[in-house]
This record gives sequence, C-alpha cells and structure tokens, in this order.
Amino acid sequence: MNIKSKFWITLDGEKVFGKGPCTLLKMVEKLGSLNKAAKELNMSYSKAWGIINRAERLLGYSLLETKTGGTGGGGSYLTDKAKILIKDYDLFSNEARISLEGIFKKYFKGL
Amino acid sequence: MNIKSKFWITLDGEKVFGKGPCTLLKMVEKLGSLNKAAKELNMSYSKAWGIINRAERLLGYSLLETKTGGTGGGGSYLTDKAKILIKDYDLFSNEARISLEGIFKKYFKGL
DNA sequence: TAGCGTTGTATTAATAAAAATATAATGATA
DNA sequence: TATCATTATATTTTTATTAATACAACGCTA
Repeated sequence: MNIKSKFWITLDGEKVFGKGPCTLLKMVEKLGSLNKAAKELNMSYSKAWGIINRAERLLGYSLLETKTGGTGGGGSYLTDKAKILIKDYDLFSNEARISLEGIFKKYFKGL
Repeated sequence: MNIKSKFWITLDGEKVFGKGPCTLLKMVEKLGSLNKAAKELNMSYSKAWGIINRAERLLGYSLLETKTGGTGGGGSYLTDKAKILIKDYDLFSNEARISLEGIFKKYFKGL
C-alpha cells in the first residue's frame, strides 16, 4: 500500500502549471527545440505546443523564446522566468512528495 | 496563485482508494443506499457501483454490506473496515492538505 | 400475489481527451 | 533561389472516459 500524488498550480481555479509542462520545458531546455522535445516524450507537436501556449496564456508571461527559420529550422529556448518556475516547482514537488509519504505512513502504517 | 493536489492510495501501482470513493462511501453511510448516494452526488448508479466494486476487488475486502429486496427495496451499509478506511483517509488528507499549502507558500510566496 | 425501490450487471450512447494530419510562414545556408 | 527543420495553427480522426439505459432478481408489505 502506497500513496501517490499530483500537484499543480492554479490561478482563479484553473490549472496553469504542473508536472507535464515542467517535464516538457526541461526537455526543451535540453534539446533546444519544442518539436524534438515532443518527439522525445512521445507526444504530438500540437499537444506540446498547446501545453506551452495554455500555460503562457494563463500565467501571463512567456516560457519559451522561439526562433523560426534559419539553420536547423529554428528552435525554442527557455525564458528566465521559465527557468525560475521549473526550479521552484521541482523544489516544491520533491519536498511535498516526501512530506506526503511521511503523513501517509503515520495513518496507514502496516497496511 | 494556489496549489491543488490529489492523492490516492495505490496497491501494486494501481489506484485503489481516493477522494471519490471516500465521498461516495460517506454519502452511502448517510443515506443507507448506494442508489440514493449516487443521485445525491449527480452520478449514475452504474458509475457508483463500479467505483465501489473496483475498490473492494483491489483492496480484497468488502466496503459495503448490501441488502436487496424488502421494505424500501433494500440498501447498502458500510462495513467496519470501510468506516476505518474513510476515517484514516480523512485524517491523512486533511493533514496532507495543510502540509502542502505550507510547502507551496515557501516556494511560491508572493506570486 | 402484485408492487415497490433496491442491487448487480450488460449494453449502448454521448462526451471529452488525445492524437494525427495538413499547411503556411520563417530565415539561414548552399 | 531551392532546401531544410522548425514554429504556429486549424482541422479531422481516433481513442478513452463517462454517462445513460435496460432489465432480472430480490424480499418485504399490503
């Protein structure tokens, strides 16, 4: 018996950021391209684009700086705000997961 | 900006119990009928039944004692194990929610 | 024994989510 | 100027989830 959890940031009750966007942004940071990141995560480009677009719209600021055309066709790079966001989200979610497991054991130990 | 979370109990990686089943069980306890509980929660009976059936199957013990026929058509009543489960889950989830909010503020204060 | 509101299923319909596809625009390079 | 991989989007198709419906069995009561 174990506990599993999900957390996401909301604004006016709407989901604006969570694990999915975070994973995607990290992959973009690594590969320099939203298209490549989507492929790597077995996700359609349109879905990946939708995730970023929605998050940016709701957050009110840009997460990706995009370049289209040119050598390699272009690419996508994280804005400073995106870097801060994924860092804070990571710290938060790790600490949250550990805390939750502790509380879970307190009430469901032995089961 | 706020945090929202979901947690559920798993067994061998499979979701076996969470907020949905917990809410449903409480309503059954209150109304004495799975059918009435489903209506009260704007849920089809078949869905409600599926939730309970799945949880019981995976947990390996009964959550509801059911009676069919007779005055009022029958009804459903919580087993002792179900009562313990919802009590522990409630204690756990309340404490978890409070802890999570604290951690969230630590990393996203001001935003 | 007829009627009632349940439980327990199976089957079908409706809705939502996800994925796939298509297409235009971009701009460095050869 | 032709090529290329990308972004940005709209549209369509597929898949998955959820809900609705239907119906037999049950057993108390009148």
